[in-house]
Amino acid sequence: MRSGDKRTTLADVAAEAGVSVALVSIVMRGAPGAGAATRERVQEVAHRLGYQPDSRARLLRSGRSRLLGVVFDVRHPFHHDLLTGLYDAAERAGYQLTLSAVTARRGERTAVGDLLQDRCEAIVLFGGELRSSELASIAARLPVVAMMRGVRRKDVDVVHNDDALGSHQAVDHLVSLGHRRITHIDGDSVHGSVERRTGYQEAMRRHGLDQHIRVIPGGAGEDDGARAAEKLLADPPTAVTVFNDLGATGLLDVLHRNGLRVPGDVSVVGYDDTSLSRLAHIDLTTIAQDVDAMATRAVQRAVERIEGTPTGLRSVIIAPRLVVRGTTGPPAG
Amino acid sequence: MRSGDKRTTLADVAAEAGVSVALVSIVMRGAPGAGAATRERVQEVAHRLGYQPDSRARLLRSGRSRLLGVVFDVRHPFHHDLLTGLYDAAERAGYQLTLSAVTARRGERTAVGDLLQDRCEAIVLFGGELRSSELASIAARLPVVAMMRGVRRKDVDVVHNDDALGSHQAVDHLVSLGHRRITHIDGDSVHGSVERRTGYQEAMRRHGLDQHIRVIPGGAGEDDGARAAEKLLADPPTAVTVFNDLGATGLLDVLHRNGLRVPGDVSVVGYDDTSLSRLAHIDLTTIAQDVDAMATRAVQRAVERIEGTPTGLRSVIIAPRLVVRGTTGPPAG
DNA sequence: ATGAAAGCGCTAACAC
DNA sequence: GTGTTAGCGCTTTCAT
Repeated sequence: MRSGDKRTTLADVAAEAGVSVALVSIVMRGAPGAGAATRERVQEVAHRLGYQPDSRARLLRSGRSRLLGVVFDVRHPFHHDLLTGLYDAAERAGYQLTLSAVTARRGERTAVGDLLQDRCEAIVLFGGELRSSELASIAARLPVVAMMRGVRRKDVDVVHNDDALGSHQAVDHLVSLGHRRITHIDGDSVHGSVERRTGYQEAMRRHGLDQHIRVIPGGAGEDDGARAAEKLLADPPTAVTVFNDLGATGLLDVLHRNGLRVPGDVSVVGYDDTSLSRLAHIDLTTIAQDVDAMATRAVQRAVERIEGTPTGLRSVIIAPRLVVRGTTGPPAG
Repeated sequence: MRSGDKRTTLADVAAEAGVSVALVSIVMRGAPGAGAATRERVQEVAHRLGYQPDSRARLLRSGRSRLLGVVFDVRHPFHHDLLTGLYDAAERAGYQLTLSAVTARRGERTAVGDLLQDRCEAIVLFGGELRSSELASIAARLPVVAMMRGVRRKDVDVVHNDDALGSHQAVDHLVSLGHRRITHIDGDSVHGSVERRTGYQEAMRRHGLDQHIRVIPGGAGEDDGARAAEKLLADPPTAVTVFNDLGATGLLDVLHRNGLRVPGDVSVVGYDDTSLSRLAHIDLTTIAQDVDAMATRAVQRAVERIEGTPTGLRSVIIAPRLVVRGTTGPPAG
C-alpha cells in the first residue's frame, strides 16, 4: 500500500457530515456563517476522519500564501537564534515561515530560487554574500528584508544591529573598570566590521584616549583572533575588544598559552553572545544583539511591504547590550 | 502597489508566445512532445516575462509533492551538518526538502503539524523527544524516518550511528597507544548513551581490561563533563572516553585547571566531531558520525516507503570513524 | 444558515 | 507536434 493514496479531503468530510463542502470550509477556517450545532458536528467528523487541510490548495485558491521565506546559513550559530525569534514574530503577525538553508554545498541563489517557487510573499535574508544588484533584482519581484548586512539600495529593507553602539558599550565598560590601553581586533571584510572598528575609535576619542587607539587586523575566525593575539604579545594592552566571539576565543587561547591571565593581565570583550561565549571555561564578556527585537522588526517590515503600508524608512537599527561575564575586570596595578 | 499582484502565469506565457498552455507546460517541464523551434520560442518568452512556475499549483495538480519534510532543532549543532547532507541526498533522489524547525519556543508537535499541512510525502525527524506511540500515529499517515534515536516500533524507519562501534574505536585507539586504565563518562538518558556505554564495556573486556572498567555518571552538557572530571581527580585514569564533545570540553577545562596535562597525563576522546572539537585550542580527538552516509540512507529509506518498494529492514546503522587530534597520546611513563 | 458553481495555476488524457 | 478538456482541493461569490 502506497502512502498518500487516500488523504481525507473537504469533500469526504462534507459527505460524512451530510453538508456541503462550502460549509465545511467555513467551519474549518472558523469563519462566520455556520450554526453552532453544524459547527460542532463537522468538527467532530473532521477530527474522526483525521482531516488535514491542504495548505497548497488553500493558498492557491485564496491567492495569498501568508508565507515569509527565510534564507539562513546552517553554518552560522547566530542564525539559529534568529530563527527562534522569527518564528515567534511571524506567528504573532499571522504569517508562516518557510525555510531555505544555505549549506557548504548549496548556495544563496539556489536557496532564494526555491523560495520564489514556493510563492512566499516576502523574503528575509540573513547576512549572505549576494550583491546589492542581485538583491535589487529579487526585490523587483517581492519585498526583501536583509538582516545583519548593509545594502546600498533603497528598494531593500535592512534590519541590523547597531554595531558602532556595541563597540561603544564594550569600550565604556572597560573604561569604567579603569582601563585605558584598549586595543581592537578587526573583523576584516565581514559585514559590520567597519562599524565595530569605527565605533571603537569614536568611543576611545570620547574618553580622551586617542593616543591608545590601536587596531590589529583580524577576521571572522578563531585563527584570526589567535594570530592577532600573537602580535599583541610583545606589548600587550590591558584590554581588548574583539570583532566577534570566535575571534575572542582564539585570542584567549593564545593569551593563556603565553601565561597571561584573563582578566588579571588582559580583559577581553567579544561580540554576538554566541553559545560559545556562554561555555563555562570561556565565560566571555560580550555584546549581545537583541535577537527578538530584530526578528520582530524584520517581520513587521516584511508585512508592511506586503500589505502596502510603506513607512518610508528602509533601515532599522537595533541597539545591542553588554553581557558581563568572567573575562573582564579591573586592570592590574 | 502591492507586490504579488501580477505574477506571470502559464497562460500569460502561452498568450504571448501564441501557443496553448499545455504546450508551455510541456516545455517548462522539459517533457517530450514539443518542437525544437517552439521550445526555444516559449523559453525565450517565459524568460522575458520573468515566469516562475507555481509549485503549489503544480503539485496540487500532479497529486504528488515530491517533498520530504525535515524536523530539526536549531539548538543542536550536529543537526546543521546533517541538513547539509540531506539537501544533497534529496536532490540526488529527485526530491525537495521542506524544513520545519524546533526552537526553544516551538515544539516538535508544532513542527510536525506544519509539515503535514504542507503535504510532504514523508517526514524525517532528527532526534527529538516524541514518544514512540506518537511517532506511530504520524507513521499511520505517512512514512516516518527517525534519525539519531531509537524507536520501539516497526512502522517507523530508523537511521542512526553505530554508537557501540564508535566506543570500540575510541577504546581501540587508546589501547593501541598503550592505555589500560580507561574511564568512560556516561551520557545519562540521552539517545545513544546506553549504546556508547555498553560499547565501551565490551571493548574493554575484549582487550582483557575488565578490571579497569569504570563508568562515571555524566550527561549531554558541558557542565556534566566538568562534574564528572571533578570525581576523576582523586584517582585519575590515563585516558577517558566521553559521551559527547561538549562533555569532553567541560572535562578538559577542569583537567587543565587542576594542572593535569592533556594528553601527557590524561588522554581524552569525545564523540560527534562537532565544530567545537575542531577549534584549535580544543583540538579534540573524537568519533565522527558519517553524516553523508546517514543522510543518504535516510532519504533512500523515505523514498522506498513513498514509492512502495519496502525492503523489510527498518533499521539502518552507519559506522562512525575515529578522528585523531591533539587530546590523545601515549600514557606517561 | 446553507448550497451550487466558478475558478486559482497547473498537469494529464485524449483528440486532432 | 499541438490544442482541448477535465480536474487536483480548496475558497469565494452568489443564490436560496
